[in-house]
Amino acid sequence: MTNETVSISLATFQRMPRYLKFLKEKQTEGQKYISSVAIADALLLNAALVKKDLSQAIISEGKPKVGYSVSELICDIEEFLGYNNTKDAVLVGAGKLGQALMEYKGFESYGLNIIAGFDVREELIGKEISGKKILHADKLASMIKKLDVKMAILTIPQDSAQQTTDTLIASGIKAIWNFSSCHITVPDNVALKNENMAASLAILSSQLKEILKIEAIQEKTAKKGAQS
Amino acid sequence: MTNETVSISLATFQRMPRYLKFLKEKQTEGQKYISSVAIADALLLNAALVKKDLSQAIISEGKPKVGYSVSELICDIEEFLGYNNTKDAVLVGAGKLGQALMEYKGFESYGLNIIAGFDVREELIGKEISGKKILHADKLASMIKKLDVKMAILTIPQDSAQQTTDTLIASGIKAIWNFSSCHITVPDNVALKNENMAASLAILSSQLKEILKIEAIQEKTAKKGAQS
DNA sequence: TAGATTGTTAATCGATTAACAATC
DNA sequence: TAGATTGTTAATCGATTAACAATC
Repeated sequence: MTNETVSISLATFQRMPRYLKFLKEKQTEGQKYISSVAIADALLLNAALVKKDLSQAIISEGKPKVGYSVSELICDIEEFLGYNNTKDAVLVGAGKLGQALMEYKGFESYGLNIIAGFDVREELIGKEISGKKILHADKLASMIKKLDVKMAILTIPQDSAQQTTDTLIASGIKAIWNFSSCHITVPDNVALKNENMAASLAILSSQLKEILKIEAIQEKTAKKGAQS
Repeated sequence: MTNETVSISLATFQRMPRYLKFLKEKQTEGQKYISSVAIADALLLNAALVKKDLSQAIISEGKPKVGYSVSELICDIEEFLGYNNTKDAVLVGAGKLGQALMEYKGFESYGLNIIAGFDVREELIGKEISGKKILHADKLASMIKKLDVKMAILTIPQDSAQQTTDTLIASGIKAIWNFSSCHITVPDNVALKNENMAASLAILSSQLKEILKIEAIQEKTAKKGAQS
């Protein structure tokens, strides 16, 4: 009963923060109710998709003819995304990227609290970033156990990623957000999200290539047209 | 003819860097040929999927019974992903995240060359990160035009993202890699890739929640079992 | 009431997987 | 040759979209 499978698609999840952002804008504008069609139009989505997505996230129901209550939608989506229940996390690898994430204010509103950064580089130990200390990686395992931390952010630059991952999991970490360029593997009972920069860049590059190609063709055609 | 539509799925693109990484490992081990089955097994994918993906990226063909030439595959995938044809990019917003990307060595091998960072904060101007200067945002438009830069990396922290985007596009930028938390819109003839942290975190959080829930149930069941 | 909008069922579309003839 | 592996066609699966009865 309680053990229902979460078969909500990743695509649905990806859209939720966009709904949330748009709804908050509407709330600021003083709007009380909104229809799936209005949301779909604004975000360039299909209205049926919006209805289906929302039906998976919300407890409250929309009212026929009126639409959804903006404030209830916001509450439900924030609950759905776990923004209300703050999760502690450790950050492993406090280089530039790690420090950028440590000082990023936005995470608070997403329900993420980085409790400390960890590194092996002596010159970084003791440094404070936005009130968060950088500690020696030695203390990682004991800290995770003591504070019962379940999430780790991996911002180490190089190939020790898998080894570090294994250590983290052995200490009790159940979710890893991997910003390193290594593809790491984890057991089934650990959640993993890779920030795959190489893939992102590849997609963008290839789209750019295509755009430049089309423009070159158009230019050629335009020239031909002018000549004839 | 030349204007064939690129209908290669995003999913295929996302897998390409993984194939590449694996193939390079195999090359280092001295392996000359590899089958789709071997790749699929290693990366936990379906062999038919691997074959289909590769057929879209490669010029050379695999040999029945033998498999694909590792070195040819690597060449073709790198070409496909545009790693060989280096693209210049400007980076807008040289805070911690921006600096982290500026000093990230990996981009070179992905064919990305950040020529300079730009910011409005006086204390950052003139600073050098891995040999790349941070310049005043004033100079952005003229620099883009002068060097004919087509790609921009957006690492500005706050809400001027859309305005900055518009300026970039007006100067000739055709591809934007957006690390800001704002959802920006661009015309059809500009490529856009959002690094959506909020969405990533939401997915990870919800998976974690599910895992902890399952473990709680298992624990309860185990306790019951011990009692009876 | 008439009309807008919900929630949901059925149809469509696209991506993944299975099956298999071709081939070395 | 026999068997492994390719490239590709057909089947399956899942996500998106369209359609529509229910309802306020």
